Order: sequence, then C-alpha cells, then structure tokens
Amino acid sequence: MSIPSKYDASTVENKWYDYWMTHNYFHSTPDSREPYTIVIPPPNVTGILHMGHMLNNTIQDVLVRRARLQGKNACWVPGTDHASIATEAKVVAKLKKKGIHKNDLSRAQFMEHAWEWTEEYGGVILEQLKKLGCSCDWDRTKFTMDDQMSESVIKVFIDLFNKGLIYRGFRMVNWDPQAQTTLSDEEVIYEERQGNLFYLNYKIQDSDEQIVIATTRPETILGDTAICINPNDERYSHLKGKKAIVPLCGRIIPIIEDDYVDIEFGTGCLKVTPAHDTNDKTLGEKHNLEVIDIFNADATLNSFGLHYEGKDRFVVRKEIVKELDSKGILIKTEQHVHKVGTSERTKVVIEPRLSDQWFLKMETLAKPAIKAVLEDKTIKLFPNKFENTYRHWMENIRDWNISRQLFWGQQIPAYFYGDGKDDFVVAESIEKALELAKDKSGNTQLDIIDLRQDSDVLDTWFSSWLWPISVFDGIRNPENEDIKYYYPTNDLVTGPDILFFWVARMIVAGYEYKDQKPFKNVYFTGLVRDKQRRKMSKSLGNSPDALKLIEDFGADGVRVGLLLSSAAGNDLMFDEALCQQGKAFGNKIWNAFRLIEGWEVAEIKQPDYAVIAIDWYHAKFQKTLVEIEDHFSKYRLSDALMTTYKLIWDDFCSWLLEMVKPAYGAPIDKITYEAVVAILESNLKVLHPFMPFLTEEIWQFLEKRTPEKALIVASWPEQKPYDQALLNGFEFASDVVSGIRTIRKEKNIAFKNTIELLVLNKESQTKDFDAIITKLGNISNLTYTNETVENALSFRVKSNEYFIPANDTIDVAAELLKLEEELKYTEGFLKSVQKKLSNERFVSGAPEQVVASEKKKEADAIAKIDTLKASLKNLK
RNA sequence: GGGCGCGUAGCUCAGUUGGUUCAGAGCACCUGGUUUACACCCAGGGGGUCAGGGGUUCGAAUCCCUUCGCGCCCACCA
Repeated sequence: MSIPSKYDASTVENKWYDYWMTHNYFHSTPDSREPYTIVIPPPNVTGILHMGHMLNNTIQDVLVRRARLQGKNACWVPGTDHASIATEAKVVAKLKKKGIHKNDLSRAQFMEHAWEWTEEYGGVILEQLKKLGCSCDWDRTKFTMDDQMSESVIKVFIDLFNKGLIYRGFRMVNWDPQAQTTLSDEEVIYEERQGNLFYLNYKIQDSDEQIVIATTRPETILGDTAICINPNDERYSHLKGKKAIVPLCGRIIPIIEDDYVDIEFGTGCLKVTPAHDTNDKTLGEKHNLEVIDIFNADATLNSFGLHYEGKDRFVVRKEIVKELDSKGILIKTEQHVHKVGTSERTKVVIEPRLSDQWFLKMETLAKPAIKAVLEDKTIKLFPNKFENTYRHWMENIRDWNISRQLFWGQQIPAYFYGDGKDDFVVAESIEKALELAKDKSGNTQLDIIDLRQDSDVLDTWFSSWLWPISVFDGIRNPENEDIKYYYPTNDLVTGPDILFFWVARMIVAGYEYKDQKPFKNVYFTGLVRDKQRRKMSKSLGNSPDALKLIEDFGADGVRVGLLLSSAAGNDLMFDEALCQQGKAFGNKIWNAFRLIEGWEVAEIKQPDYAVIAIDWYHAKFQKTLVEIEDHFSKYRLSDALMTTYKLIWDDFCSWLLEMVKPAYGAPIDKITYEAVVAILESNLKVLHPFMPFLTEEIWQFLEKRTPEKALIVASWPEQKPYDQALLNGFEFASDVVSGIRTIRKEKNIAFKNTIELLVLNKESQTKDFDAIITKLGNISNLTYTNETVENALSFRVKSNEYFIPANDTIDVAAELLKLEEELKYTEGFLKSVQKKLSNERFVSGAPEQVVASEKKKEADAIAKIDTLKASLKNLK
C-alpha cells in the first residue's frame, strides 16, 4: 500500500465520513454500557452554518468522540428548530417578492408555503455539520415541529393549563409592529439611542394657566388620559384636582397625583398614556384612567390619531412636532439619550401594547431549577461565573408570555365557544374541546362549528425547552426505553446568549416533567469575533465562509484552529492563521507517519538509545494523559488540545522519532518499530476527538496489517503508573542536548560534524541517557572526567560540567567572560536564597516543603559556584 | 441606576488554596540550517514595572483599598 506524500484532506474526509455512516458508528441504542448523551442546540431550520455553529459543534463532537472512545454508549441527537418568528419572516418576505401578502392567505395556505420553504432550505445546516465531521446519530434527527414533537408541546401546554399555571391576561406586552406579534421580555434588546425630550404646553381647563410636560414620544399625546404630578411637589400644588386639555384633540383629562413621578426629571409633570407605556398602565389602573389605544397593529395611527390616521408612528412624531411648534405648544426641545427596546429578530422598535396574551407562571416552577444549580450543584455551569447571572434572572423571574401572533408554530389548543372572557376550554383536539365546552357552558347544543381555536401559536422556546425530553419522546411516553436510558443527558454546549431563553427553561421543564435535571454540565462557548474583536455579522461581512474554510484547511484544521484559543465562556478572536496552524499540525503528523511507514524493518538487536527512548516516551505519555484527563474534567478543551499538540509535535516527533530514527538507509529493529507503531496508535486515539479524519486515515493504514475496528470505536488509552525518575533523567539529558546544540550554533560547528564530549558528573546523573546524548548531539565519543578540561568549550547543567575539546585554540577571553557572567548570576541567586533562609520568620512561618526547596536551591547554587570557580581557575 | 467579569510578552491566552520547575504557553518576531519524514520543517534566541498607586504579609500576578481603561448582564425614570 503506497502512501501519498501529501495529505489530501477533502478526499480523506469524505471517504471516512461515508465509512463511519455505512458502519453505523454514530448510531446508538440503549444497551448495558454507560450512556453519554448530548442533545444539539437545534439551529434554525433554514439557517446556514456560521462560525458560531462551527465552534459549538466542534466542541460537542470532541466530547462525543472522546466518550465513545472511553467505551460509553455515545449518543448525540441532532435536529433543527422551527424558529417561528425568524422563519415566518423569511417566508413572508419570499411571498412578498411573489406579490403575495400574508394577510391575504389563510392559516392553512400560509402553512403550506412555510412547509414548502422548510423542505427546500431546511436541514442544509445539518448537511454542513457532516462536513465538519460531526458524529451525530442522524437516525434520531428531530425537528421541533415534527408531529410527535408538536404533540408533546401541546400535551405540556394542556398539563400546565390544568395545573393552573397558564393563564390568559390582558397585559402590556412587547409588540413587534413589523412581524406583528408579541415578543417575550427576553426577545427585546435595549439600545441606547439619541432622542429628544420635547416640552409641551397643556392648558388648564377654565383657567389661563398652563402646565408643561416633558415627553420623548409627542405622538402619543393623543392617547393621554391624565397628567400626573408628585403630591409633594409644591410647584404644582395649586393644580390639584384641576383638569388639563390635551393639545390638538382637546380631550379634558384629570391631573392626578402619584409619588411615582420624579420631581427632578423634566418639569416634574408626566403625561399619562396607559395604552402605550407600562408605567402609565400601572398608574392608569391605580387611578382608574381611561385607556386610549392610538395605534394599529403595524404602528400606524388609528382614528384617535385624527388627521395623522394611517401614518407611521415615526412619521407622525416628526410631523406632530412641527404642528405643535407652529401652534406654540412646543416650548423647547432637549437632546436626550434613552434606551429603546428593539426586536431581537426584526430590529424594529418595540411598541408596548395592551392585549390578550397567554402567560406561564414561572415563580414556583423556577424553585427546583434554582436549587439544582445554586444549592445542590447537580447541574454545573462552565465557567461558573454564569451562576450569578442565572441566579439574578431566576430569582426575579417574571411570567413568560408564551403566545405569538404568528402562523408558523404550534397553535394554542384553546377553543372559544362564546364571547365571554372565560368562554374557552383547552384540549388536545377539537372533539375533546367540544365535550369540555359543553360541560363548562352547560350548553349541550354546542357544536364543533361553534368552536373557534385561538389563532396564536406558541413561542418557539416553548417547544425547545422540552428538547432534551421530547427528542426521546419522554413527554408522550415517559416510560419508554430511550428516555429512561439517555435522560438526563450529560453535557449541553451552547452560547451564554441563550442562558435565559433556553438553558434555564430546559432546567425548569426537566424538573417539572422528569423530576430531574436535563443535563449534568453546561459548557458555555464564547462569541466568535474577528481579529479586531468585532462580532461576526453578515452586515459587516467579516464572517468567513465556513465551508470555504473547510475546503482550504480541512475540517480537522478548522476544528483545531477554532479550539486552539477558545476557553469556555471566553470570546474567540478568530483568525484564519489558527486554521493554518491546525492544517500544519495535520501535515506534521502525516509526515511522521510517512517516516515510520518508510522504515525497513529487520531482525536486528535493539539499540540502547531506542530502549531508553521508548521507556521514556511511555512515561511521558502516561503523565500527559493524566494532564489531558484533568483538562477535560474541567472542560478546558483548548488546554487539552494544546497538551496533546505538544505531546505529539514536541515529545513524539521532535524527541522520540529523532531518538529512535535509524541512520539513513539503515533498517530499524523490529522491537523498536512495533513499539513506535503502538505509540503512534495511542497518540491517534488521544488526538481523534480533535482531528477525527486524519487520525482515522492513519489508523486504517496501520491497521491494514491487523484488520480490526475503526479508530472511531477503538478504546481510549488506559491510565497506568509511570516512572517519574525516568522523566527527570530525560529532562536532564535534554538540557545537555540543548547545551550541545547551543555551542554548535554559537561556534558554527555544523551538525554533521561529530564532536567529542567530556562530562564532569558532579550531580552523579544516571548514565542511562548517554546513548541519547551521543545520538542527538552527534557525539563521537562521550567520556567521563574527574577534572576540568583544558582548551575546551564548556557549558553547565546544574553543577555538571560538559566540555567539548576544541580543534583550534579556543577564545579564552570569551570563555572567561561567559563563565564570569554565569558565576555572577549564580552568586546573586544564591544571595537572594540565603537572604530568605536567614529570615527567621520565613523559616518558622513557611511550610516545610517550601523551606526544603529553598535549601535545595541553596545547595545547588553552591555546587554550581564551585564548578564555575574551578573552571575559571583552570582557564586562567 | 444595580450587578458580574476582565486588564500578564507584538497577538491570543494559562497561571488552582499567596510559597516547589512563578513570571509561562502557542503564534508572531530575530539568527542559522534544504541531498537523508516534514520549509506547512529543524535548531537556537530576544521579548513582560503581571494596567497605575497604596496596603496586609517573612513572602503578592494571586488577598484588601483606590484610580484608570474595557466587556457583559439586569432594570419602567417620562
């Protein structure tokens, strides 16, 4: 089998992905093994892969692949989210292009278009995840609007309603005039905007007096139903009980008193518009004010807007200011920075609006979810700083507005049979609803045609909060094998931006419907930003094309690039150079593999240097394995990767292979060869979660000799005890090799020329590594000496001294200088250590081991100084 | 307005309970090296007042106070 000299990522990646799929390695069914489960944060069904997905799903795949190697029954459930408002907006836009207006369609017709759209664009993102190497159990792919998923959602709605937790309320909600739906509080983004504060003059009824109010929204004066002053404000006490006249419309409104009003702000007079402001609504209820809604659903003015009827709110704002100004009502205008709520999806300014909506009471539901994360720690957040954020939100949780005025989603299963506020029933089918309605109304004559289903659908998150349960059909069939086996899931990997939207609510749902946490650990990824720290966005055009990156650097290269600098919860400054680094790493491993495969194997004696080299690597590998495990246990994936990277590049390639490599053209002994291959295999296992394709490719080449299973289902290396003394010995030897290399470089001694090395072994170092030093230093003759060597270049490792006899006369002055500098430094070091040790409070106060280590430092320094002094004396 | 977090090498970041190899890693940079796995490489090297100031301590990147700069979350001030 010939091995290509260049690693061709795209061919290899397609080959092994197909192979894994054909062999069903991603598929999981319950068995006797320990389960390891991840449910994907379902991307929007019509979305396409962006850098955030790449990072997020790479992390999940690393965790899943590692678990699989560890012998767990790994199950990663993929799927997509119907994303009601986002998808509906896209469908509406598409229809608009065709000249079709949403309002002209029936719900059924619209849904037909939406499904068509979903089938056309839906799931593209899942195909893209395959390119990244994601080992999802595709047989379990779910969509939040699959029949069984929707059924689960409806079932939960009915259950919560019957428990009295869902209620219908006439409330101030966040209205998105473009999407023409309400939004939950979480979907509103507050932005600081430069606006104006307008001072307007209201006449007092039956008087020449006037009162000035300050407002940022002059167009809403047409909905004013009171003026409010602070009862303690003496400036206005004479107006108590009087009435004011709203400009333009001439409405007579009361002047009320409430200490809600801030005396300091504006003029200390507030116009009250109960229909268009949350606070005003509260005031209105308290003081029994009239509610006048001046807007249509699209935020144009209605008939209360008088001659502005039909015009948009912002147009009216401009025009009404002009009119007020021309009539002398506008006193002055001040610049004013204030926060404006905008829609997360459509970006338009939110309009507070009073309407009938469905709400879920959250307070009691939240209790077990708070306890689980903050007290019992049965759910751990990584990094744990998010616990504070979680606490704050959960402890101040407000009821959740779960209704949306859209078509795309699960229609609320409430059926109205009359015009009364409570003339409705909740049921999973219209037949069932009819029975309930007959009971409730006492009207046995009711018929199906008398029933009218609520036209709203449920908030998308009302389906995704059930995701970890519903993907295993745990709502409909709570006792099925899957849910019993896979739930609770292990890790959830997601962004902190949906901590409230999704994570917190899943925890709530988990305790309500399974009486158990939905997952054990939550790993929050950071945001992917560009080099200038800007958020990646379509409008900035700074987001690289994910698939193009995979083409350029290979999926493995991109995975490594993304993971190299992404600590949990930290934003990731993405730079293509990181992917290049990932690709170069793959290339390095590929070439190491080619080197090994290129060796001719012979039945010859194993050289000493190979024996010790392999023993050393085994110890090094075991020690590193412990470190890697530790990093994984803390979800420090980039550290786990970097540790693996250094193990393979530095320890395996730069040290081990150089140590065991036979002379050019010479064969390698069988024992060494087999040991190196076994080592390579262990390395591949550890690297596989990060670089699945490359490792599988090499593994399969190696396994040609002993046909076995694929790497993806191999077993993670076993942890064994290791010999620390061996590692220490190597450490020392590698310092010696570095010393030799430094001298060679300084003195321009070419590596191909052998040199002699004499050792003054004051440290009594083991000679086990002499074969290594000889080989890597290209030493012709390594001998031990009892005294300093004349006319030689020298260097020291601790108090050991190494001499390289010079062919020509050495530069004595330069050697002297070097020695003197070293001496000076060491003496200074000794002085500081001795100062510490002579401090009585240090010796008595510091822990024993710290004192002991300082004493060791002292002894080492003294020994080294002796060595240096002897050399100096000799040289002089 | 309230809360949380951050500031360590040119860049991105580690640095756990203050003390072992505490000032580190990777990249970048500089110097030298191509017949012999890999120039997507090898070897060697330079580089930091741990944001500034003060304090506690035998000892501080680490704990406390303070100033400056940055980020995020929450909140109804018109």
